[in-house]
Amino acid sequence: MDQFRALRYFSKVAETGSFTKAAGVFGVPPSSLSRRVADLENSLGATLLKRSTREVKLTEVGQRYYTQVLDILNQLEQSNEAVRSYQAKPMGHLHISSMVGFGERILLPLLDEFSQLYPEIVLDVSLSDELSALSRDDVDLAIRGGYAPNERVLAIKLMGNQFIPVAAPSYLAEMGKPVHAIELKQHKGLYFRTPNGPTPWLSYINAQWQDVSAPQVAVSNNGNWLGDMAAKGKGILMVPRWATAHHLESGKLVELVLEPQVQINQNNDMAVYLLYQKQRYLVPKVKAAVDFLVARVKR
Amino acid sequence: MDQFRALRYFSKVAETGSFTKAAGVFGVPPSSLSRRVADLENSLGATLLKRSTREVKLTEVGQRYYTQVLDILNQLEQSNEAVRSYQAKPMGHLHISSMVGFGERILLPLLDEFSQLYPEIVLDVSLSDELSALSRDDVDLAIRGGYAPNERVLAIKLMGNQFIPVAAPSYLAEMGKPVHAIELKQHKGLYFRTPNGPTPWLSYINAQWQDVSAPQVAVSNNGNWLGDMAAKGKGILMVPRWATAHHLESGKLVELVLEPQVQINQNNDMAVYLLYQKQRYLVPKVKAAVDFLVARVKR
DNA sequence: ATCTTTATTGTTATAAAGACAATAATAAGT
DNA sequence: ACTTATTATTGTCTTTATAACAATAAAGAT
Repeated sequence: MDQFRALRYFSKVAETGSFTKAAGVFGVPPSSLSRRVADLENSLGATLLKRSTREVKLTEVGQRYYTQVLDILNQLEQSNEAVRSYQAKPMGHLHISSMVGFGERILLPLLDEFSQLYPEIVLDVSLSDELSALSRDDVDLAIRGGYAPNERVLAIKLMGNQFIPVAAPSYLAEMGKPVHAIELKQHKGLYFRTPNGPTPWLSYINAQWQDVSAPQVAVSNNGNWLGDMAAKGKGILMVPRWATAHHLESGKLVELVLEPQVQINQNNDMAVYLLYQKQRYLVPKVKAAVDFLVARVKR
Repeated sequence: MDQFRALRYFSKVAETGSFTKAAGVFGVPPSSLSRRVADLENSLGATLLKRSTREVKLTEVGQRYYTQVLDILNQLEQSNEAVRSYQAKPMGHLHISSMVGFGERILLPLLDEFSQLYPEIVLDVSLSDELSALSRDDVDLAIRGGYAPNERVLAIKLMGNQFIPVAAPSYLAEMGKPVHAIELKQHKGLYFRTPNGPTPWLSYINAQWQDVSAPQVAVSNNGNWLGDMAAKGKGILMVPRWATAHHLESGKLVELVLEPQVQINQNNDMAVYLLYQKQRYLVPKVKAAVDFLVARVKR
């Protein structure tokens, strides 16, 4: 017995609720489906479908088996598709989803070059800090601060995402340069608004975590604007190092060295991860993009 | 083409590294495998195996396809097995792994009854606070404080696992009854040792988390002993409500109402979860145990 | 260079699935 | 309550796919 054929028949019957309709989909007579499904039930020793002339419904086992079979068939189809497209040139639509800041600062400039390398790949980039579903075929590649959502997704660490405190020299001249974390409370603060609200500043003082946030001068989910505000001397900003490299180099902002360290999260091992579905690495466009990004960004 | 057969042939050839050996396993001539694998490669448009007369090796695509196919075939086999055993009576070995405290206090007493209900199920219970691998067929059911490790595992919340501070009336008479969390520092503390060390007492005071642990009188990973120590008036203990219900009822221990609340974890939504592999719910012994435990314990 | 092992190919035999018509069952409409 | 229309199943024949077996070709080992 061709079990996969039987499974495809069975699941289509379950989906359409009719042998006739399902048979139409496959272009074979209903009797074929009837026989194959019967074979399947026989080999499993259980009734999967409750049949009547008017409707076909799943039994309890059938229902559970159906959902599992569907998942298995999808996986197989994905694997097959990946192999089929393996030899092809990298081409087609490539949907990338990235965090806003990283996207603007790092990703988009790189993608110009990528586009020249692979002119047949049509890029489709969405920037958002909300975490989108990587499942299904929505997104080929995602760049996120967090880790892999499930075991079918592979996560490659692209770079650290440590937040450092920065301020403009003019600000420090006026307000004084803080040395101990607790002094921050007497300063002015610029804050990212994440989906979970503004991120507080934390410091591990006397064996416990304390909130050392300065009073809020501005809160935004726009990193560029906050960076500019900081450069204008409006306050102190906690920002990923990579997002402010240009301001540090130009001298418009300087890194504050505080004792003890200030963080925006109790665990400091934040990083930027490149996420993609394991199975899809064989797809040329995905492989090309993953390899390209890892080569250019990873360190 | 019978894809299922082709995949089994292919994976066996990949595994044994030989058409002849694989053919032996299936009891068919090697030519059959050769043809089926060739069909498969044809339908995928890619070469999966590098053949020579001496050895057969996987290509790069073949390697990836192989691991995926293996996984898919295993899943299918598990689903089939679950359906096959569906109608059978609940019987056979049932391996349950549970946290120590919950196991002793709640699970084992219940299992006596379960054993009478299903005399043909042989129970195999391991108590450990280390998290064991639920994957493969090691453990049928696990009871843990954490959440589901991956998406193929289903987690049912059995009960809350909120830790409350308790002490003996005699202790409170002698030492005084603390009202504010910060007063705990002047008391005596009994501590669980988890795999991550003793759990500190935390309280959210003045908009920040503070460690309000009392000096250690005793530390142990044995909840019963700690409970007895507390009942003897040796100190204050943070303990899950379910683990100390008998002491609270008998009046040997009383719950301390502190302002602000004291916890052993920053997020207070700890709970006890029943974990099992989704696919295996159809297996009668697993279904029987899950349904039984949910009916008896869940609230 | 020869030998041995092993995958492949050609051909025939066999088993499995499809096609099509006929039948049985059941819910809807009158 | 009876008829009708729909639908799954069963019987039979045809087609297709796979297995069997022998023969051939390729590649490493002696």
